[in-house]
Amino acid sequence: MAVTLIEIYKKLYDYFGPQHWWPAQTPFEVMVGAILTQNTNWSNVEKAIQNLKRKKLLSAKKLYRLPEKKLAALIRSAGYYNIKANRLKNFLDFFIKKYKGDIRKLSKGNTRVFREALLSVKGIGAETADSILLYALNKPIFVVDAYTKRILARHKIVSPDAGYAEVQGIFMQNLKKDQKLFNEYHALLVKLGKEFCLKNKPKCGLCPLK
DNA sequence: GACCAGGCACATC
DNA sequence: GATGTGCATGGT
Repeated sequence: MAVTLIEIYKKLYDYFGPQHWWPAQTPFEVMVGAILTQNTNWSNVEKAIQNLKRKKLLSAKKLYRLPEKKLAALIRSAGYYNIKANRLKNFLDFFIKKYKGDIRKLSKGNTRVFREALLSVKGIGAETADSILLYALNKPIFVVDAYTKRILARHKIVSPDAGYAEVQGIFMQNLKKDQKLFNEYHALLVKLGKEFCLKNKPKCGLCPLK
């Protein structure tokens, strides 16, 4: 790598400042948001979460008891609402039955083993699992998303068709395994992606990494 | 009206 | 193992 990952991080941090991720009040809210934001604009997710909060349903046990159809209607704004209601239910079933809906029980044990358990839940893939590990449970796991891949590919750090594990490995093998660093770095990449590294009309000329 | 957004599972080849 | 497709709302 001509430019090191930590140099990129410093440039992004100097330019954008701290991002204060994840935008949520509780770890449970992070986990719900992680599922709702799959391939979806965050502002649409916020509306869905506000609906749940307004109805005082944003807890594992309340959502677990809520019929899937009703849940789907409440999260409509987040898009893919039927599939996401089902994914939330799958996760809640896992969370309640294996961990009694207790966030403290989640944090215990081996992170790698718990990641595998999360991945076994239908509807939770690598990015969602890692978002939960990093942003809800404060584990030093790097989250890779579409922005991350696009930015690294544009800067020729990875091939455009690199897989999730490969991209994640580049970060985790070249940076100190620091939860706060991984938190801020991923959030900064999303910020950069939203503002400069656009899909069709990238503002590469204005990119703060240049 | 087209395009896109902080993915994932599943079908098909 | 790679590649394609359905899922869906709301902002630009």
